[in-house]
Amino acid sequence: MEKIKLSSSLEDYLEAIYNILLHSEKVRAVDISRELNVSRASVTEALKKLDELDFVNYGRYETLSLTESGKKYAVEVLSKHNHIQDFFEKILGAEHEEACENACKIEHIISENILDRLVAFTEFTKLHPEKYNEFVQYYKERRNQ
Amino acid sequence: MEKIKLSSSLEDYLEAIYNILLHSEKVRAVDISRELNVSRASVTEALKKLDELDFVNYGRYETLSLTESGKKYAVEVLSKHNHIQDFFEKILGAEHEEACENACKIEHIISENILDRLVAFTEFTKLHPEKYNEFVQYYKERRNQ
DNA sequence: AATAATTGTAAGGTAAGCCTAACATTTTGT
DNA sequence: ACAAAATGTTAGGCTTACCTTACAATTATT
Repeated sequence: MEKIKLSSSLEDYLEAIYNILLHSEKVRAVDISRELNVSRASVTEALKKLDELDFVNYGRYETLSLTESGKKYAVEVLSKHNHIQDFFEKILGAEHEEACENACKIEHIISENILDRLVAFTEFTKLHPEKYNEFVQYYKERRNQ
Repeated sequence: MEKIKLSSSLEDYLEAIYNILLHSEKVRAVDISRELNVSRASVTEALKKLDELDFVNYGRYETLSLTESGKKYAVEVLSKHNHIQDFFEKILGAEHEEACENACKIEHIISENILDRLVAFTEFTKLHPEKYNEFVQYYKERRNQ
């Protein structure tokens, strides 16, 4: 089974749905529209697409939910987001808001491999604040596990 | 005078023109179309827009050139690209190709401030490979100059 | 110089992603 | 229960950025 790559826009919708479900029972189109600053009409349109791709269970005026693959996809995007934001905030020292905004865009386009290296670098940096240049070796060994 | 922010796409066109002019006398639409993997028709369309915005001097069947602001804009984008690529390649140890591809996308969306911090971090890391955590202080001082 | 090949442009089409306005449905308040 | 408010949907439009096809202009070849 091919791994589908969604557009940045649809990834944002999935992510928003997941986030809303973290602190609510239900997701309403209007919640998503507020989260993403788009019209309710745009939300309906996006939900139809996500439903066709089997990432959400959607029906007119019905309760919306994520499918298993929708949940999985959302978690992946969110994980990317958090890793990128963490690097910007904790390593580069950027403000929370700015780190978040940048991560929101980069999460959709960064490659798996570079993200993996970035994560490893952040981890290592946190573990060994005094010397970072053992990182290269660390990364090599980490890859060979 | 407001600083115009071009779309990612138009930034790509400007960048391509600049790059071609680095090793050619003239830029042809077909060169741009090859560099960006788009049709010649799309190039014509983009050139009309860039001409209207006064980033290129363009006229039907005439020699194309960058205006001063076009050149300035292209240099800025290219500089962003190089900084990001440098971090991915030299610090994270990614392959040249992958570093370049990722930089090509991120250059259009990263914020000035985070890029500045990334650049400083890369510089510092190169200067002090043994201890990186003086970076925070370094960055502060660097900002106050 | 005439023809062939290349390059540039115009016209018309497509898809994604957004919008507003109007209408349908559901929920809320009295 | 019923009117008012909120929410969801549809229809129609817009913009960006692509495309293909056909034609125009330029450049290269013989």
